[in-house]
Amino acid sequence: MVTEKDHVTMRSLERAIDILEVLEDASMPLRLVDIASRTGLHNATTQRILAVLETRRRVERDGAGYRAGVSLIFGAHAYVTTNPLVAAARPVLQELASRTTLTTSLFVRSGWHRAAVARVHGSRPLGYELPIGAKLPLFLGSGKTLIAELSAEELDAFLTAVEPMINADRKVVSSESLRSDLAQVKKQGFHVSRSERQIGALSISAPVRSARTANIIGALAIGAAREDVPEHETEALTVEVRRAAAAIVAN
Amino acid sequence: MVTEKDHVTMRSLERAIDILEVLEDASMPLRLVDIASRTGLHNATTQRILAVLETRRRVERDGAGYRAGVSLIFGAHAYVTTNPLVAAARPVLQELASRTTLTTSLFVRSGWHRAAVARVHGSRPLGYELPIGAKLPLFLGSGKTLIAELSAEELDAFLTAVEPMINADRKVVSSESLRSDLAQVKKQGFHVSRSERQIGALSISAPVRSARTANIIGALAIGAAREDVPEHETEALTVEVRRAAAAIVAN
DNA sequence: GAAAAGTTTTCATACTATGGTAGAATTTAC
DNA sequence: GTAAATTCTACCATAGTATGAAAACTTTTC
Repeated sequence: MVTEKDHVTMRSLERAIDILEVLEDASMPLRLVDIASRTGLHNATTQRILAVLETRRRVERDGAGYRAGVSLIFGAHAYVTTNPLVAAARPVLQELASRTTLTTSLFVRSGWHRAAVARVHGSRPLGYELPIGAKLPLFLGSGKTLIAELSAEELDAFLTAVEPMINADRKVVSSESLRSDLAQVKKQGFHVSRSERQIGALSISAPVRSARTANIIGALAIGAAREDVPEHETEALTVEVRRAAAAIVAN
Repeated sequence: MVTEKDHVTMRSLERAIDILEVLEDASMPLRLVDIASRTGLHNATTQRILAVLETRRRVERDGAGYRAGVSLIFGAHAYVTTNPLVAAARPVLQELASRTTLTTSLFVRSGWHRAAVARVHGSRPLGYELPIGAKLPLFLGSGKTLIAELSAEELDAFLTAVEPMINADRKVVSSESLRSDLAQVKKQGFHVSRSERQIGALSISAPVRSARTANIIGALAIGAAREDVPEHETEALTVEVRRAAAAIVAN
């Protein structure tokens, strides 16, 4: 008999996490009813869960609605201080930043998104802001490095989950062009992005691999304003980035 | 029968939060049994909750045990980008940092702890690191500014909850000396800390008040190495900090 | 290689989360 | 100003989920 492979489940907890994710994706306060409709939960249920989260400071509220709460900040700190990959990457980011004078970042995948989890600023300041923890797409820039070696099934799942894919120019990225970009990243072992996620920005990234499994577990990237990096320098930078990424050893 | 005044409660969710808090306080991976004993939960229960949290990436694990997971980073980002106090403080931190050349921070209380939630680096680099999101005590440095106006009951609750209070010298802070410090902060409207939490560090902080309730909702602080700030300059800096703190208007 | 320590699975049961409903409270409309 | 929406909170019987004891299984220790 084919029993559905059922992973462990706990409805109330999963629902609470659904609510937190909605709040984490919101850029402004949300009303109870909005949260309820976005999560598909009953109002009463949503309100009860929010009440608990509020007493625990995982959410805050005022007249305008509910927001992410202070105590969430402790979790992020714990992550960056205890994660072995981040620890292994830190000195490498540091060295790469001083060798290139550019800003270096470590990106990690989380579900169908990614975030910068560590960063060292170079002496040449970046024009734009890209804070640690911002939820970024996998189909642009360094994101492609993170999904370059997904299995065919995983990639299909990704493509159906995230459509439409929009870039900095507000143009749609076709799955064909993404697939070919990914193939190239896989073949070359790096990715150069120009104005993909941010107009005027250049980034060069290379995969960080697990020492045990050799799977891609992160992406090391340098970021710069396009005008700061003349075309003929990118190749040398690519070499540096690849070498640095390979120097990071973690599981 | 005396029914406890019961605010809304959800056992499974509260337990999950308990587990997360244990992981957030840990500086190294924790085994299942450790988490179970620290939370007082049954092994099976702990494992089931952790399994759910793991599939949602709120925790990670490897052979060494469980740690905070990547997705926690999104929550912190959401907090700092949506919180009105942080938004209101940001330009003030910026200005104060450039006027004083020192590093400025906004601290917020969470339960019986506090954290820096925003920071602007001054041109004079600090010797030590104090990252955003680190869980810090309320009884040292700028923490005192945050609890200067607690009610007598609240302060008693705090004192019984956090003992013993240890400073950077590994000496115990008596509740008497804390009480007198708090009274002084309340009277003067600022606090000057020397080598309290960090040996060799100086910090000056002033309360940020709610525009509606006038309650203390944050502490604005400047931080420096003690040798960088001659004694006779502290008074002028104190004026600057107080003025800046008063300029932040939020609820 | 045996024992200990740690982790996962199973399962019957108790008790908790659930979602109607109704009533407050707040906001909006007029 | 009052009425009408809209949003939020409280209540409660019931379904169904979370629970923890025990046992199976895995990994580490000695």
